[in-house]
Amino acid sequence: MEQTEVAMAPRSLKEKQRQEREALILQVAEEMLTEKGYYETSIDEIASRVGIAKGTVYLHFPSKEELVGAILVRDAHQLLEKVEEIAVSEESASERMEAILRYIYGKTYVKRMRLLFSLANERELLHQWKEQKEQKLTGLWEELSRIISDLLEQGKASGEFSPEIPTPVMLHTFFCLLSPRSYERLVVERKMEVDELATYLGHLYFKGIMKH
Amino acid sequence: MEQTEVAMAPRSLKEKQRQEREALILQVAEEMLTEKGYYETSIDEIASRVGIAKGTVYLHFPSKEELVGAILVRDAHQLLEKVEEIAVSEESASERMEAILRYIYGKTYVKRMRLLFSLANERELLHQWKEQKEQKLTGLWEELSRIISDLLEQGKASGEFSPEIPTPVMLHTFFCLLSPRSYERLVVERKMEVDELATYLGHLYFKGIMKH
Amino acid sequence: MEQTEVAMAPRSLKEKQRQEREALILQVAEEMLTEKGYYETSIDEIASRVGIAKGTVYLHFPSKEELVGAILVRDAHQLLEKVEEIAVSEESASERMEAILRYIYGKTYVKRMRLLFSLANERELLHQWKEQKEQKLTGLWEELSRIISDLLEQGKASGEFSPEIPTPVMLHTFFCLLSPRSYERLVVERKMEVDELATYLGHLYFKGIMKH
Amino acid sequence: MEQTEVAMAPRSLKEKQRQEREALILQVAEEMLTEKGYYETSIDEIASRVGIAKGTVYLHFPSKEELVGAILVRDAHQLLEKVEEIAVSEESASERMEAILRYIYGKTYVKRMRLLFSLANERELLHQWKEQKEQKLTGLWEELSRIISDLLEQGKASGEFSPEIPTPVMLHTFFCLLSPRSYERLVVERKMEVDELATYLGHLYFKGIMKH
DNA sequence: TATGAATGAGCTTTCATTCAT
DNA sequence: AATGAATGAAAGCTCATTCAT
Repeated sequence: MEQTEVAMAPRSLKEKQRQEREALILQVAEEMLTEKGYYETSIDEIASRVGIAKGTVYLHFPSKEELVGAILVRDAHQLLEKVEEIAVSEESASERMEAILRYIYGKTYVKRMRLLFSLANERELLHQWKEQKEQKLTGLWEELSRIISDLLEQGKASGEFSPEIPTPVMLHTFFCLLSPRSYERLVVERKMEVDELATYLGHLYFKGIMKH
Repeated sequence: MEQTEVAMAPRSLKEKQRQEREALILQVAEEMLTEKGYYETSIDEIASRVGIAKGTVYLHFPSKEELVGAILVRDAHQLLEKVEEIAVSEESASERMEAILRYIYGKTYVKRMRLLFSLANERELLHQWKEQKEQKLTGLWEELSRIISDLLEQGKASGEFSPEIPTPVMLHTFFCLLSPRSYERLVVERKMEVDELATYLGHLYFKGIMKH
Repeated sequence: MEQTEVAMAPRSLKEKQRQEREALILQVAEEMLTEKGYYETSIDEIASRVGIAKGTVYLHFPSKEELVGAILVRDAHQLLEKVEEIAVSEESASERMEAILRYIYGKTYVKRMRLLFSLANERELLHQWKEQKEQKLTGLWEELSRIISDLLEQGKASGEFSPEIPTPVMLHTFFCLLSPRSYERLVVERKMEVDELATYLGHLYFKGIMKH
Repeated sequence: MEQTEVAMAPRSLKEKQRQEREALILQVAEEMLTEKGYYETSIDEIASRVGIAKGTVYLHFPSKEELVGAILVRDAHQLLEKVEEIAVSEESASERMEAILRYIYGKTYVKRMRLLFSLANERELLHQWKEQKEQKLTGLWEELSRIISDLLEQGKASGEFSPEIPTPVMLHTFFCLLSPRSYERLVVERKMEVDELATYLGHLYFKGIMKH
């Protein structure tokens, strides 16, 4: 009975605390990864910033790789959810694409997205993960790609987008726009508003893929 | 006559061998960095792949950082040279931009370029280097940016490119197209020809930045 | 009552064990330094003689230099404490000097003192330490010198010691009897002529070994 | 014939150059050892300061240890020669002792002597050398000790020196005035009680610094 | 003979991971 | 469950020594 009741919910105060701490670990680790990258981020410092012992991190995640994997999966999930939501809306393909672009460049998630795009592409990590069991992440990426590809093809079908450019190239280019490296130069160094940036990128990209 | 010829050439057999070895170290290191990234590449393994002892690497490069720095500087130099050459040619701005794009996506250098764009943007490495003396690399990047910005503004002046999109955004987007991460998906996984890819990217980008 | 007792004592079993281990590391390191000197003593061997892993040493001391520094500071502290105690006693200056001499040559501490005098004078180590923060050690040495100088001058004032020999020379000679290299202090730092020094040392030594 | 002629002299120009270079190596090495100590002095830097290749050093000395040994033997030889010369002169024992003291503290050789006394007493080096074949150095030291001991006993016999202080203690104290670690000789090798030693040192030292 | 490139054992140090408490 | 001391593999780097030229 009691079991059933709380099936999805925390089983107890303890369990709730556990989940809160796990969330905190993920948040702190995410910040540090964003700041310093994978190899400069140590479990030790994550733990001490969270205010727990190093060993406790291992009660939540079996390894550093899994911890980072969990962050990426979580972020990819969040992204995918929003993208799916946008993808099924009533607007035109290009409007939906632009909404996705704006979401990713949105103030709240831009950092998170940058991490996602950054780490998710690190060859060495991906390599190890493929051989392990981190196919969840790969799966999420594939689904994301599929959704956006669908969107692009809907756009082609509706005559919005040019049929001459292969969908995978459009997809690649779209991801390129999101890729975070040179984002720094514009937003961080040149103090450009992310909003403004998203507008320009949209202009450029959509003019690029439009039929005429 | 002969003198002049020799002036630039290795002074002796020893020197020639030395340079060959150094080139080999650079090549192997470059491959490994491309394959596994900075932190997963150890001096020990570089040496053993080259077939020399660990210490020998240090006869050529005073530290791992300097070795990697040398690779990046070399690649950036090569890129910059070619880009400068293209930039002063007689063609239109968009033709010159496309030539640059094709050069970077050219069969011979695409891997090298990917490494360059990949490592040159790693936050932690750049950070350390900036505080040291690796401003050579930063300098090269800045020069590259300047040349391409000039090219873009020439294009704006000549009416080829849209004046509505800020030059830095165009620059950023251009670098995004070169950024290597998702290149894999198209060329490696989907077996698309790099040539073909370059053509499509060009279409997309130039249509994107064109005036109409 | 009990509280007061406990106040200074280790807070727990863990802490006690930690302190015991640290003491053991210090002891083993001290032995090895005495046996083989700074450069022939490796952290690896210290650890294996203590029966712990290399990394554990680094839980107690952040570097080899700091470990050795800690030993020297500890020994210098111990020496200074005892010397201060002797220096304020009621006896004559020469009795107090002799007590200090006897303490240093005492069975229990003679090895420790030798290490102290030996390492504390190694040019290369001192050099590095001075530029860092190991001024604690230098400070202890200066205080020791000051106390003994005071003692010597009290002896001069009371007519026990010859006023003809400069106090720094007496101090140097005293340290010489204990160990070797305080020559620096007179000739290098105080710009005393070696000639002059030789004269004073001659006075002292030959009066010392003369029949009357 | 020719052989006999040049038996002691350089065989040729080449041989002369060889000897000059060897002398230069010894000189440079001596300077560096004095400046920076054994472990901070590298063969590489010695060679480059001399202006020869590293390998060339090894044509003269089979190892770093042997090179340093050669310096010490040379210096000890020089010291011994002078001391023997002084020891057989016509003056009183105390005058001869003082002459020796003055020689060692003489402007020309004080640095050299310090090195001699310093390195010759480094435990780790001596240890290795004893087990090897560097008994030449040990032999020289023993002879030096013998000569000075003779001198001291002559002084005792002539009534100049106190018969109450054992000759080895006088010797040790004399060496102490020059440098540091001959303590070993009395306590470790001769099994003198440290207590006893302290008493004698006290006698000597305090008589030395006393007013009358 | 003289060279100096090459070697590789050995060092200090870091940090993900384990496990007794 | 939570801890954090302990571990030890692995890294970057140095330098005495060797040896082909």
